[in-house]
Amino acid sequence: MAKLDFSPIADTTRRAEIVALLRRAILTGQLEPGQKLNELRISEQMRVSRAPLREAMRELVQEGILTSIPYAGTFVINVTAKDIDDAYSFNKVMDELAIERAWKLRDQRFFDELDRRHEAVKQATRDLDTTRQIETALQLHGLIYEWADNSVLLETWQRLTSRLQMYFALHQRARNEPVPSEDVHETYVQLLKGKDMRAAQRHAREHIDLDFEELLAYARGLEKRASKGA
Amino acid sequence: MAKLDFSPIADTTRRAEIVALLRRAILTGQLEPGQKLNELRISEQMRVSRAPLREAMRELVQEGILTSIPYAGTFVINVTAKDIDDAYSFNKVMDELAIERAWKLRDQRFFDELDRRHEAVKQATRDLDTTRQIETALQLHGLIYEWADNSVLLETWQRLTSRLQMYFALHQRARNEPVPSEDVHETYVQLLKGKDMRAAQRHAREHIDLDFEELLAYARGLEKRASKGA
DNA sequence: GACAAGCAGATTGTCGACAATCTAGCAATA
DNA sequence: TATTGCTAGATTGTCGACAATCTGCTTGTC
Repeated sequence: MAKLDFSPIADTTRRAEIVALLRRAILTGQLEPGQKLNELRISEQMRVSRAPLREAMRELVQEGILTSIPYAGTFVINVTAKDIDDAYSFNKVMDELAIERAWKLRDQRFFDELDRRHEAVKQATRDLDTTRQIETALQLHGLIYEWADNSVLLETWQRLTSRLQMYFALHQRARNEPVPSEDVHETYVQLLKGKDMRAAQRHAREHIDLDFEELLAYARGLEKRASKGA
Repeated sequence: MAKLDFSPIADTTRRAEIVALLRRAILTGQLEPGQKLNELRISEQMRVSRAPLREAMRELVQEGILTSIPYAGTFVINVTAKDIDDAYSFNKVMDELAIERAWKLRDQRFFDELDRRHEAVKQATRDLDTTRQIETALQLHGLIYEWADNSVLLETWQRLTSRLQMYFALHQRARNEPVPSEDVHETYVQLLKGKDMRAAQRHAREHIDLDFEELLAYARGLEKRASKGA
């Protein structure tokens, strides 16, 4: 019998599709932070009943990008400067851990996948598709987590990714200018292919810090304006 | 006006209560790993309709203690030795981070709370209430996370806690013997009150390793038996 | 005018029923 | 016998309607 691996067929519940739709809307910024999600309106737009929609919303609440107040509504989470700060300082430590764990497990498949994802980022950059650029950059970054062979670490990263993507999208939309076309990931990829683990860890930390400072400054500006307006 | 902090009143939705009930049943081992949750049967037992029950189950799926297969059912997660291993090796790193972050923020309230939670563990031990002993021990341990002033770190810990509690409960039920009455947390508490952060980190790591090895051995035994039976 | 009470509309939470899907068992066929 | 097709029962997914709750406005009272 020929050896052939079939991948599981896709979930075909409405709920799963709704989750994907809503997540995308939030992560791309179509649904803004703090915005309320009206169940009736959304269910009518999607042509589904409220039951699967509500179940989908529960999932996203647990995923950390929605928040729910009983009898008041479900809202896109608000982003504070501290949230961003917390996420990033946590991410730094996780990155070091992931690189350490993945380091010995790197193989040809790892390097191939690394190149593939790097290429995807470059393609999105050429296309000036900022949403996809953020998405692919996070996927490139996520490879070390997938290779670290620790389910909890990977799961934690995936949870965090949602929020990181949301933060970046927010930032991109705000400054509303073309993305730097230089390839900021080149060094990162090269270091992951090299022999110096410490150097890779150090670069991951510093590389992240760059965008982070910018993002944080933006969020602080937002809060300042908000408190002045209130 | 007198300064008085009111805590938010409890969620009064059926959903929230169902979540609490189900979580408790899973974490205490009343619902065993791999077991299927029949929606109709549970909803009848709880005297609620399936809608809030299903929403509650979605939350627990995202929380990581249930798993769902479309049109097949929702099941309590299966616990493999690798899952336990992953959780613990991740937890070690998180612990070091939490202690580091919380260290400078320790104050009188921290020490008081530390003693209070330590006392709760001792009380549960005296009562021979194994479930509560596990619960309080994890709460004692969680204090450093609450004090670390990082929302992502805390949230990650809380997610992990569910599974740790489940693993321990499983183990306790399996060996079915009285819990050691000696106070294994004394040194931990003393170190957290002291001046040597590195020592505290080291102890947290080693202290965890103890129970961990036992738990892991048990899980490996389970898997061996399972593969032999199949 | 300030303030409390109460009503109306909108929205969320919950329910019972129906539709879609899966599973196990049996019959039919080669 | 092994395999396929079918059917009945059970279970999950989805729907539309009703109940509970909140919010803002109006009204009445001082």
